[in-house]
Amino acid sequence: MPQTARPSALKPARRTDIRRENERLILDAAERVFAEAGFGGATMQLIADLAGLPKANLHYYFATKEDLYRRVVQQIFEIWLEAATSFDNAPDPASGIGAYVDAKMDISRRHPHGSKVWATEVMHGAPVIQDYLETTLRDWTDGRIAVIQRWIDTGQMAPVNPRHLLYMLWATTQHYADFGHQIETLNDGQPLTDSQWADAKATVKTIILRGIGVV
Amino acid sequence: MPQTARPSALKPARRTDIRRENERLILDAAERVFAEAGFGGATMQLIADLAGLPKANLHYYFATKEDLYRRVVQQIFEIWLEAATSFDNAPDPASGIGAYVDAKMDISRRHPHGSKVWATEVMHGAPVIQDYLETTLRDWTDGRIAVIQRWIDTGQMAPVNPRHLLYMLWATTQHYADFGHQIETLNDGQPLTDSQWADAKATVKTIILRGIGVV
DNA sequence: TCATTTCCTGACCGTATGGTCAAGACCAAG
DNA sequence: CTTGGTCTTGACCATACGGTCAGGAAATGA
Repeated sequence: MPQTARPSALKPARRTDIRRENERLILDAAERVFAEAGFGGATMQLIADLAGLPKANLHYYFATKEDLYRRVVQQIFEIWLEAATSFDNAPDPASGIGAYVDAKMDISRRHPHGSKVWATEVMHGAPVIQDYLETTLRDWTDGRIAVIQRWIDTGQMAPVNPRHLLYMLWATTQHYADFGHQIETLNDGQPLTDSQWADAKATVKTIILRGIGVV
Repeated sequence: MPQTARPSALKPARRTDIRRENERLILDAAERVFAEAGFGGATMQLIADLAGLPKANLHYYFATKEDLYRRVVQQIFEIWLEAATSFDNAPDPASGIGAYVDAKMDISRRHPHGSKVWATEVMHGAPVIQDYLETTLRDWTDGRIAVIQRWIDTGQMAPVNPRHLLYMLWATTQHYADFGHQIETLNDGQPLTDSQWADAKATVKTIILRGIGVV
């Protein structure tokens, strides 16, 4: 677990690289620990152990536990924002929403920890990222609602409340990350296989797309 | 906040009632605090303050913080199991699933704290209720999957993976509790009104029911 | 080689927290 | 009134945790 050697191997690691590397090491460990224990349950010592660094070293790169936590949350939010592009420039709801579901399901599979940290943060009243909700997220949401409304107005999909459709998309896709443990338990304790993931994706897409009257 | 007086008012409170009353007081406060701060972030002192009792008194009724937490989680699980009855004896998917969505949306509105505690517990790997997942929840799930499969086999609804349909139902309904803060923020900081809740319910039901080919 | 900056880390500190305890208040029944 | 059980609570304790710091090791550049 300690992994004392820096995992760079070849190059002697330029000065700046050391910083970047260690920050990454710490952020990855922190994401995992925050996801599994919550902010209050996470300890700097545990994060340090998982990162293979002494605790004091964490405080060299991140002043406080809260700073570290904030960075982790921001990270996830940015990943999700990227998936947003699936939505844009889509010629029709079937491809736009379909691609968005695909993208978010993929993120749920590849970044389950991040999703959990975000979920916990929001459940606790978003003490750290309230401003993100009120600015970036709100703007993003308003924009997508406008897109969906246009699709409805031009008769490309059934008239449903765009806002609640968005919430459904978030809920269903993130569920596979946030409740991954429950899903795994109900899958005989085994993680979903590739084909099971494909099945999940297909089912979600089918129901949603048929639900809004495309396909 | 302290609320020193016992809120019983009239009767002199029989011996047993005192116990039941205080346990309720503590459980309600605990549910709220655990939901807002997580297990690690919650403090017995805060719960005590919210319940209007001295901290030592909490330990008279509940031996440890973990005991108290366990009781809170069990409580929610039982409420959800009750909603399960909406599913049973339903003549067709439209009424069965429709009623289930209604029931779970109502629970999300009336017990948002409980839902959050459950969600956090599962996200942290269900350290406390793993056995519930493996027994009661699994049995319940298998039963409903069988019901849905029967509906599919008899041509009453479109063929979709019943398991993932269930996950969608859980995800979409619980989202309104677990991410209530985010939803409220995107609603100009205001809680959803009655009609907004009705709209949410209707949208979810419409999309799901049309998505599975009924209605 | 030397000077300067960056990085590393064991030892330490103050505080907050879960939990304990003993002494007493309250209450019902005999 | 007395007795025995239930309930209440302030004071206390041990521990664990976030954070600090001083001194040293590496790395870089001149």
